[in-house]
Amino acid sequence: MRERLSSYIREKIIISDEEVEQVLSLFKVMQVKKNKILISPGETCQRLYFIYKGCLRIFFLTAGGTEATRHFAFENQFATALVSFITNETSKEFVQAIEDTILYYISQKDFYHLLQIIPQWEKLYRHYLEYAYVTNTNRLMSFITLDATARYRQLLAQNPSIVMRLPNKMVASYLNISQETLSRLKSKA
Amino acid sequence: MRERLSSYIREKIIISDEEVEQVLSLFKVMQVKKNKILISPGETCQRLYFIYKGCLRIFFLTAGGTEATRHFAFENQFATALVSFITNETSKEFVQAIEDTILYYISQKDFYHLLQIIPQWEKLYRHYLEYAYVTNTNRLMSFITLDATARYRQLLAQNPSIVMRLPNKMVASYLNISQETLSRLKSKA
DNA sequence: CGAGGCCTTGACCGCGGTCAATGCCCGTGG
DNA sequence: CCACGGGCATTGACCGCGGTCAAGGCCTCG
Repeated sequence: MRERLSSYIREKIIISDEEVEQVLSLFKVMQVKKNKILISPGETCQRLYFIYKGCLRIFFLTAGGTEATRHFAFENQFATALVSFITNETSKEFVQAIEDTILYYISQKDFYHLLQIIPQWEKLYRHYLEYAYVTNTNRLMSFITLDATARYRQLLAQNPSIVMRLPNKMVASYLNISQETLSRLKSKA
Repeated sequence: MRERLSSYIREKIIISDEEVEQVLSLFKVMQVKKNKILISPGETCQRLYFIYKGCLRIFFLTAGGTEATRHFAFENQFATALVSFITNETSKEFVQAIEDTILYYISQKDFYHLLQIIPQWEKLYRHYLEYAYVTNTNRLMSFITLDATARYRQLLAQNPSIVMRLPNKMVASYLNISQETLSRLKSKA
């Protein structure tokens, strides 16, 4: 059952069996129903999640009250309200399970503890940050350079599972277009 | 002269005198004229820069040929085409000096060497990545939630030096609005 | 002094958002 | 099992933000 998490770790860094055990012992399992909100704005993000099964979504509310989705995370990925996790300030973002989901999680405190006692853990975190940065930057560039149609096509090409697996409403809020526009785009192409 | 760089490092991490010397020995100085391009698309980013005096700008070209500015960096900050530096793939971005600028730089090779021999260097890099991620995310959110007027006001409030110090053209390309729109915004408020 | 950028201002227009009506699917309870 | 209600998707009509194009003025630097 913890196979997934341990092999994820072993893929990224060189680590002894005892250290893996030490790491895994700090993770706990939890099971949440579809639509469950794990973190709300105003709270400080205290946990890092690893998705065993299901899907998490990081989103926030605009001034007008519409949801804007910043990230989707699926099986075998880490996810959290990363800005809050980094800054230790209250989150502006929600973290929500959008399917029935099974998660491992580690507290921020234990996570920072690992950074100190396992040097390689620092490296794993670095890789995660690098990945998050690159993803984020590509997304930023896509908003600047591409119109709604091109953004949709790009998502379809690079990440079809998002379009297939998730309801239109959420795909639209991820592309930062209205549900209506997405509907029109789909019917055309 | 190397004061600035060493005190920057000492602010972020705990490090011995010998180690600081070791780090500094890998940095070289260079002086570049206004408008000089340091990295162009197609090249792989081989260097990390530290700005002693002046200003760098990271930007790229849209399909239409207009410039889109992704980041400005001023005195006492690190800067590079970070995506390329991380992925080791060819850059999509330019790095340009937009004033007469004095820089320290370290090669990517030496930088990665430091990661291996000085554990605290990993931590410094981590902090840099965290900062870059948070900045980037805030920028992403501002594009999603704010219209042109609000983005301009926010920039003016949070980073007035960008608006004051740099030509309109570049401020506009940073806000992702046309020069004309920025001009109209300034004349109104 | 001239030329080339940069900034300003006006006229126009298109992408994509909002609002509204309708249809569809699905879960829930009588 | 069917009826109903609520959320999601579709389609049409309309409109506003901000982009583009163009002309004119100004400043800077060679």
